[in-house]
Amino acid sequence: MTLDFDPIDEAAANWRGAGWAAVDAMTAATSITRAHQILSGRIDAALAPVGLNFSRFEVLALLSFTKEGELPLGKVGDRLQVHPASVTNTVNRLEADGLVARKPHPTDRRTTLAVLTRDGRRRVEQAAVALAEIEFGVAGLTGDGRRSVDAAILELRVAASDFVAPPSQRR
Amino acid sequence: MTLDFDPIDEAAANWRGAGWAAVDAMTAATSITRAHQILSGRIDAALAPVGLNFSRFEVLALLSFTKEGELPLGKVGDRLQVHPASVTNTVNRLEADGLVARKPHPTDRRTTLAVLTRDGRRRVEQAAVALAEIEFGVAGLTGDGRRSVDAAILELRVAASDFVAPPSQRR
DNA sequence: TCCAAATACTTTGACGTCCAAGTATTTGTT
DNA sequence: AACAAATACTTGGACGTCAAAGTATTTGGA
Repeated sequence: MTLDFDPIDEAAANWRGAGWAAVDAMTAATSITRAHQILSGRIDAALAPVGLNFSRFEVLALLSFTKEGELPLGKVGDRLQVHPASVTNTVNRLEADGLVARKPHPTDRRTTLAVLTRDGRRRVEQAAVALAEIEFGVAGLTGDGRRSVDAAILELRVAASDFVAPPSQRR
Repeated sequence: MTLDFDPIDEAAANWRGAGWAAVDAMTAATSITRAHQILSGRIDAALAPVGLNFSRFEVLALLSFTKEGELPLGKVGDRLQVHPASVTNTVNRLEADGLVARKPHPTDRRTTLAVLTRDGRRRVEQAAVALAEIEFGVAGLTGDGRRSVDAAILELRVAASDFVAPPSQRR
């Protein structure tokens, strides 16, 4: 499974050989993609014993940060930057597991609230511990590495208008 | 759609507030995940007019780098680090579009070769141009940013045993 | 030589993501 | 007040990913 060469290096050499443009952009994009694969594999592996995956965890965590442990589904999608249909899907599964309940919004009947159940709250705490133990998959990245990734990607996100206001101080 | 605050900052503050550990690991992981979302959206958007998506493009590009324009399916999976079933699926679709053909291996009858067709070669050239035009989605990342992402992620990949031999010089 | 183990690929099934379309409800404008 | 437009969510369909199981073929020992 493990290769005896760096596939990204290899790809860069191939691109140059073919005379294709933007080689360094390609390596940056490929690096990020590969990093995502690695992290996502590690994170889901750490969450599996807890009975969650990352999307489900994200929803539970978000709810756990609110005063009442509840949020309209639309807000969940906005915060997590995922499609409404994905939220519906994820909440369906969390609901089937009894970790979240749907509740009508008190004043707007279009809106549905996702509410964290007691089980859900217990589960998300376990998951947070499990994720902290593996350092969110970024074990292997030093403090400097983490900071430079944060900074560089912030640059990318700002350029992509990922959000509007200037970011507050990042550490 | 666009938020008026940085969701990653927000998440970090929430984690600290909840007393959860490994906050900076969490932000690094979240940054990488979000960067991947952004890149993958931009890349697929750039490839759509060409009639490809990123996985299909990767397969075509890999084939185009070989002498004969052909490679066993297993090798494709190894190089691109994707599951054999995904290779089968992708090659099926490329084959349906006439961009690739399957051919039996000359000596090992277990093995199937994917062969780039003339259409496939033309298509991958168009795609490479389209991707170079959008700088693989990393427009917004300066040269420094790209280098620091590459370096940090290399660190991560090495720690993850993504490949064995020490990498050659990365630019 | 023979046969268990390894290898190569495909199939099936569980999930996740998005888009597009459909339903219900609320808003904003005339 | 009336109604078109916006908003909120769900549904159904297309694809992508992986895991596990199945088939075919080759390898490597006994």
